[in-house]
Amino acid sequence: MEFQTSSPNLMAALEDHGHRVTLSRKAIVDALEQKHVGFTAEALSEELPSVSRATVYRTISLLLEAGAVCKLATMDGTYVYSVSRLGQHHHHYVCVNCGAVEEFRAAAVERLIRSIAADIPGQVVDHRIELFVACDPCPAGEGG
Amino acid sequence: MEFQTSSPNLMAALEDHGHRVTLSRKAIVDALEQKHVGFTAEALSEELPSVSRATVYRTISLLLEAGAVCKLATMDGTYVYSVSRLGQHHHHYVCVNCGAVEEFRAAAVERLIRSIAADIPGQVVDHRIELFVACDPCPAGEGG
DNA sequence: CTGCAGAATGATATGGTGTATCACTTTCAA
DNA sequence: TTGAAAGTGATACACCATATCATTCTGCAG
Repeated sequence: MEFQTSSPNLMAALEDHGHRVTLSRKAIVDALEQKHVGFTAEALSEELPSVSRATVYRTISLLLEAGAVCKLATMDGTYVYSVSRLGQHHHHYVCVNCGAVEEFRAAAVERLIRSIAADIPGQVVDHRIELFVACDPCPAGEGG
Repeated sequence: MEFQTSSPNLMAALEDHGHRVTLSRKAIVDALEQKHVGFTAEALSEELPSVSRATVYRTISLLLEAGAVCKLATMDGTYVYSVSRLGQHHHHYVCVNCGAVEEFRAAAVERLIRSIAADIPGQVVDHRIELFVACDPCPAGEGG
């Protein structure tokens, strides 16, 4: 099983996709590269008063397209993003107390999906697996 | 592996939870009991012009609390609901073309989750697995 | 059957996240 | 240095979902 590895270079990811370096983007990227917790666009926007809300949303979109962050749909109809450190195909586990989002990849998961796919009518084109955990120690306190 | 079984009695589920029988609720429940496809609150509302939008949302909430329907968060920030025919703990596969939502339950899934949980720091309290399929034959045409 | 307390409804207002618009500013290559 | 194109900010907008509240309905007690 693989977990998260090195820190990404988000600005480089944007440049690789033909986007310019700007002050706003630097501020956003700097904030994100230190984050080891899922974040919402609104929270990031509040954290960076010097950057307009629209730009925060736009930059997150660009990072998504570049594959540098992941987007998770939450049960309250909003999204949580997380900086992608594992790259490629992976899944997430989310702490229900502090909101930390971690990535993992496991061959056993992919084997199981293929096995289930064989039992399902039609063709399985994608899958999504999320684990909800109480991380320990948890910055939010509830776990340690 | 288990799939969906018998049709549920949604009105009875509501009554079991102490809710009254009303014309609006009958209309909603009648529409839902014939559905074998995921539905949105908005679509259901349009399908039932005689019932106010607020009541559609309220009734869906009650059905959720009663465990008679499932709620899935979609990547466009809205929800898709499906009538629960399998009951208890289960997962879903969703057709990316027609939106059909089917339930399944597989012991292998639960075993795998336990196995992964052992490798993850902290305690796994819940999980969510969704498969995205192209169902065949598909009412939307793309699959047959 | 009737009356009534409380549940349920409908119309509408409101909240909150995310997107679109557009005049102005910044970037960066020539 | 310069200018075309990309990016920004302020704000308006769209959308789903929920809250409000006066009115209506349900179903039980009597």
